[in-house]
Amino acid sequence: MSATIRDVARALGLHMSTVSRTFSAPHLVNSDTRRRVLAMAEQLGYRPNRAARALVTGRTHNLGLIVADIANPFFPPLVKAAEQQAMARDHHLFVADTDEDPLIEAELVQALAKQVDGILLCSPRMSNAQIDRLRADVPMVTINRRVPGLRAVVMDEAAGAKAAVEHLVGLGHRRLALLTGPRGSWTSGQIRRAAAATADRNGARLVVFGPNAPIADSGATRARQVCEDGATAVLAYNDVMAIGLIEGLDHLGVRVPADVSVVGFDDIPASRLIRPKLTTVANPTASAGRAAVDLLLQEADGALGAAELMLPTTLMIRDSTGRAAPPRVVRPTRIPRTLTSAEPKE
Amino acid sequence: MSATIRDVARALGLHMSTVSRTFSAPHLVNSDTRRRVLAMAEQLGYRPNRAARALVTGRTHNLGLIVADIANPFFPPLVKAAEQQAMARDHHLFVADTDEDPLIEAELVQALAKQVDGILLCSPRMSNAQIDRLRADVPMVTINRRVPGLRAVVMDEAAGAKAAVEHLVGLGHRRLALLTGPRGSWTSGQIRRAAAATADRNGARLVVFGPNAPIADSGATRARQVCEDGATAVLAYNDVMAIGLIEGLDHLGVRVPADVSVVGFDDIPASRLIRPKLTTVANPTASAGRAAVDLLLQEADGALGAAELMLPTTLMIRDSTGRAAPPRVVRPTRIPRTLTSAEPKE
DNA sequence: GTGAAAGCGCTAACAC
DNA sequence: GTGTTAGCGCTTTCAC
Repeated sequence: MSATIRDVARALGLHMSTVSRTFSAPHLVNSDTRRRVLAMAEQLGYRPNRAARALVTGRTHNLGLIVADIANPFFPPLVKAAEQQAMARDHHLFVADTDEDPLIEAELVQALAKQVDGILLCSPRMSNAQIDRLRADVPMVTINRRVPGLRAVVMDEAAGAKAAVEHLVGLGHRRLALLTGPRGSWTSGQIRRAAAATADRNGARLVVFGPNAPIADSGATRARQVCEDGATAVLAYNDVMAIGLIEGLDHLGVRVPADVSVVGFDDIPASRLIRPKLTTVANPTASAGRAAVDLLLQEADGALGAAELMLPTTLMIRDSTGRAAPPRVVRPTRIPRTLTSAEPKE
Repeated sequence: MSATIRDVARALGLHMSTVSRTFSAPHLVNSDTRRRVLAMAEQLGYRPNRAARALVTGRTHNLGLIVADIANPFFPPLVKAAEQQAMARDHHLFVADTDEDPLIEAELVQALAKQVDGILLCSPRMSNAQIDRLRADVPMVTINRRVPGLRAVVMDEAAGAKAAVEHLVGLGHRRLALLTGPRGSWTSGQIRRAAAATADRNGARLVVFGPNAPIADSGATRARQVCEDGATAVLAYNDVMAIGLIEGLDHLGVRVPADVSVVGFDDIPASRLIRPKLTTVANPTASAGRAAVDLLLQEADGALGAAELMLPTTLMIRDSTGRAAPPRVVRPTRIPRTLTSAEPKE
């Protein structure tokens, strides 16, 4: 096994506690002693065992990050930013993936609780009550969700939805469709409410399709329904679904944006790759990841500070939105396979 | 603070060790006692503290996963699969990102060494010597890299490169270009050697441009050089670069595949989104992630088993490759901005 | 089948 | 400024 504090102490004829202090409170140790300890530690390859330290200090210097699906392109930039911020603040990060399952989510929080100083809940699918029960076990901060009593980092997707609907109405659209996100998504509710209110205020009608798994197939699957409904513009819960929708519409021979306009959320890199380039609400995910780590550390320290951080979103107008066409009836040329079908109401 | 083994024991008038055994060696405990302990643990919300357990058993039930860049779309499916496999085998996963920096990589290994049972090194950029030095600190398994003495999961990108070059030669291409990956990438070397050998064997010439940061801008930046060189087909180290290259060529007014054919590696989702759809060598990254966890746990257990797993790759022929056009001179219409420029040799 | 005791690597009073 | 001591939560001999 590798060297311990005791090995270093013995090699120097010092007591363990002096060596310990050299690492945990260097100013309390004679500068010459300190130098010798450091040198010997270096030579022996000694590194403090954080887990052992945690046992007595109560601080693990680890954080947990729980996301719904790492493979969803929305998350990697957030995970990366959180990891780097944690690192910069001398903490390591456990990353876990729930596959959109609230049960796994709750289990994960409990499993990690003892080995971390706090947990970042990213777009959690649990109920408020469940989250509230877990609060006793470990400090938590949510991202993309507001839970009473918890600090949170949220992105102003409501403002994004409002801007998107106004953009669409300005282009003459009067019948809009919204593809919502998965059951339990707080963001989806925010978008829905804001979109509905804005449509209402502008004399447009908003038809809601959902819940949907936040994957491309959901978009593809909904393409036909949206057309049959007669909507001339569609808001999708995220870019991945929006891209799936554009492909689904393409299969049906429906042109974007000539026949139907499409707006997504997130501004993932792929949204600039698809043709037409996707009009979308950009989310500052990296900033959110960094800010959430700061908030969590604050929480873990029992320090004061902001209870909530609201980050602005930006509507990126690109090529998937255009002037409204007169309503038309669609004759499907090819019906896309349904890989995932969700219940048709939320 | 939350309940400990001692609380449970006291509440039941038992000794700590009996409670301990209930969780770590249940068969050694009277089935009735066991039931009472479990019930009381449930009631008190007791959960074993893994860090404390690790201190005595030497097994943390944690693993580390170190990747070059989580935001690179190659990695998320691998991270996800590794995380789920680790979970399934009752281990948690630290995930860290090195930003392609070998120094950070080495530092990370040392920092995590004490809190994990092993580390997965994913496409490491360190030298063999550095990795070898770290072996003493913690069990490691590499992915996408062969290091003497370490177990590894590698994907047969050499076979992929060979298939790609043969495909290109079959289409009449005789002057090929290769955009290599970053310095320190083992995979890049494998691709290069296989591509060069295959070109050679087929009377074609392979010109090498590199090293390149594995990002889209590298591809965009190389577009002009590749054209000026006169190559009619290009192999890019990964899909992200290939996509950047296609966009760069587009800016130059060079048509893909009419003027220049492009092949990538990885088969990321975006490769099917870009037009023309990208011909690429698909890598089984999810399988690699799962297999690597198994190998690492084997290594940590000191168990026997495969020293190396070679996973097959598949050439996906799509729309970015076509028959060779006669060489032509390019008059740049617009020179793409250089965001990242790397040294022109490896 | 259960209890007693020692100790994993480290820190945190408290002496001196 | 350094040594002494106790103990964080747990497992693991060894008795009985």
